[in-house]
Amino acid sequence: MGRSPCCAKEGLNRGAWTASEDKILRDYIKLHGEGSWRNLSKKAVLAGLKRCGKSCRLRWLNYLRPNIKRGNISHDEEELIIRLHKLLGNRWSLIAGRLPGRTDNEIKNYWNTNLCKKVADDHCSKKSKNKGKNNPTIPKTEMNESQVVRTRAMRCTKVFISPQLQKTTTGASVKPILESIPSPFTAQDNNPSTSEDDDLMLDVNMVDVFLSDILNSDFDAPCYFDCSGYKCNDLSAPAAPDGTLICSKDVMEDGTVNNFLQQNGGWLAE
DNA sequence: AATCTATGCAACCGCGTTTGA
DNA sequence: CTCAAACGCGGTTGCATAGAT
Repeated sequence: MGRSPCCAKEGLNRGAWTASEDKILRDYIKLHGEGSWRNLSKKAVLAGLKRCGKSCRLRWLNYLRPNIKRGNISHDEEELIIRLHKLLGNRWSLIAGRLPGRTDNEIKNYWNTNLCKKVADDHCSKKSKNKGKNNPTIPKTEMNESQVVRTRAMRCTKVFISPQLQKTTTGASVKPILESIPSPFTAQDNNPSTSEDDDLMLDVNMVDVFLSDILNSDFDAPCYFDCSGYKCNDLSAPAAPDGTLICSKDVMEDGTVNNFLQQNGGWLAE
């Protein structure tokens, strides 16, 4: 539905960008601002830039945008990417969102060329330590054990939370997460889906609120997102009505926040 | 020096989602 | 409500370069 022919259009340039094309695009965006890429490309043609909107957008976001960092990914950034990937899978744009100045494309490339192997090697060395046997490659079956179950380009916009917010697995009283989430994220009285008997289904920007809390937390520290009431201790059981389980088994086994979510049946849903 | 192979990265492609008429 | 256009994302490709033979 509605897919545009884009670069296939005749007369538009493709391939590597030249310095003069960069200049035209930079000047144009400086003058008119970014966004409306299709219109931008139409107007930019008049300025001598024969590129489709899609191509302009990509070039701007990945290369020309101000404050963009290029290369020299630090050790800290690398660590963060690994952690985020473990948590989020191949959602490069989300990962890039946590690394100021980095683009999803750069992180994706960096992962595929460096970290992918590195993580695989670590995985192997851990396994070989356990088994006392060096295994150069990860068997397919093991790869499948650690996977993020999701459809492509899924966005998490809602979190389901049981009304029984005061209980934890240990019975300790915990400050409900809702108290710490400012309006408009708290349930509204006039919302028919949030009566006392119903589950609270909050429209939450996961990146800014919930996910942000998770990512900012120490993964080894306990973190209470009380979602009791939905038991899904068995990984084979579907975590959510649509079968979405956001975290990998590896992560869940690490005693992380996701472990908590798993034990308490919380889920992140589309 | 010439050729082959591996690697890194920019750019493209195709699909799902969002938006607006 | 429907549909087309536009947007945004992740996967993939292809080129340039470095290193090995």
